[in-house]
Amino acid sequence: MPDSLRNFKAEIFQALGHPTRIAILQELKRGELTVNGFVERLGLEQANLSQHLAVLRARQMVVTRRAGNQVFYSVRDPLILEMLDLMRRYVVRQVDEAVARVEETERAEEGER
Amino acid sequence: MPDSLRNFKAEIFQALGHPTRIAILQELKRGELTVNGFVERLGLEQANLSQHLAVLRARQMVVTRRAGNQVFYSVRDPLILEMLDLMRRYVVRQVDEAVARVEETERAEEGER
DNA sequence: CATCAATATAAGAATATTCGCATATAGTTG
DNA sequence: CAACTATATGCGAATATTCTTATATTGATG
Repeated sequence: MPDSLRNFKAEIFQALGHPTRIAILQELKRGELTVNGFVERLGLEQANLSQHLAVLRARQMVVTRRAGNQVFYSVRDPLILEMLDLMRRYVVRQVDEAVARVEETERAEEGER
Repeated sequence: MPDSLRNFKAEIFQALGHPTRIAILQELKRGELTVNGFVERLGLEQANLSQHLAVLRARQMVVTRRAGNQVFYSVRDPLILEMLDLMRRYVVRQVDEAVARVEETERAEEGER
């Protein structure tokens, strides 16, 4: 694979690699939202949210629509949301496996006595 | 969603957010590989690769198997590889759209003359 | 136009990531 | 055990990310 493509992929993954930006995208699953909307839903500083939104904008992961005073954000390509869904499946599986390992250990310790 | 889950997701995404680690995982699609294998395939420093592998190990995204002198790495959960596939689809779509936009612009400029 | 509300940007401090180089560890073999 | 091979780790410098605070920009409204 060409380096440039790999760098591009890495930039997208990296943009996804922050809890606040994940929260932003999850809110956008429900539809578009203004910056103030994010502030209210997530309880974070406006400037901070603007900066995280700027990261997503720079990578064209979100698009904006201006309506008077406000700016509505939405996800540009739903594949981004699919990435989040896939990650959710991954997390669920990891947690399940971790629980299973703990239970296995407990059974083993039970047998020890 | 609980914060801890979001942080966990962010950590995985962040681990995916480096070109070298993407390259490592892509190599692992073909099967397990030793550190020296990565060095040869990717042409990077051994220490550097070990460090990137340590990042993937810390997040349990890869597992190791020791055979004598060598350590074989492999992907722990194939869902990680699905993430890469999904990202590939995303990149292809973005490139296609970008090309389409350029062509559209060219048509518009053609009409201008 | 003065003011207000919504959003974006700038600047600096704190922290984290990445890389190169040196060195440590573990297993192998003579 | 000495030498060798494969891999991991420690450390410092360079760079990047993140947050907070202050300020700039943009559109709306009296």
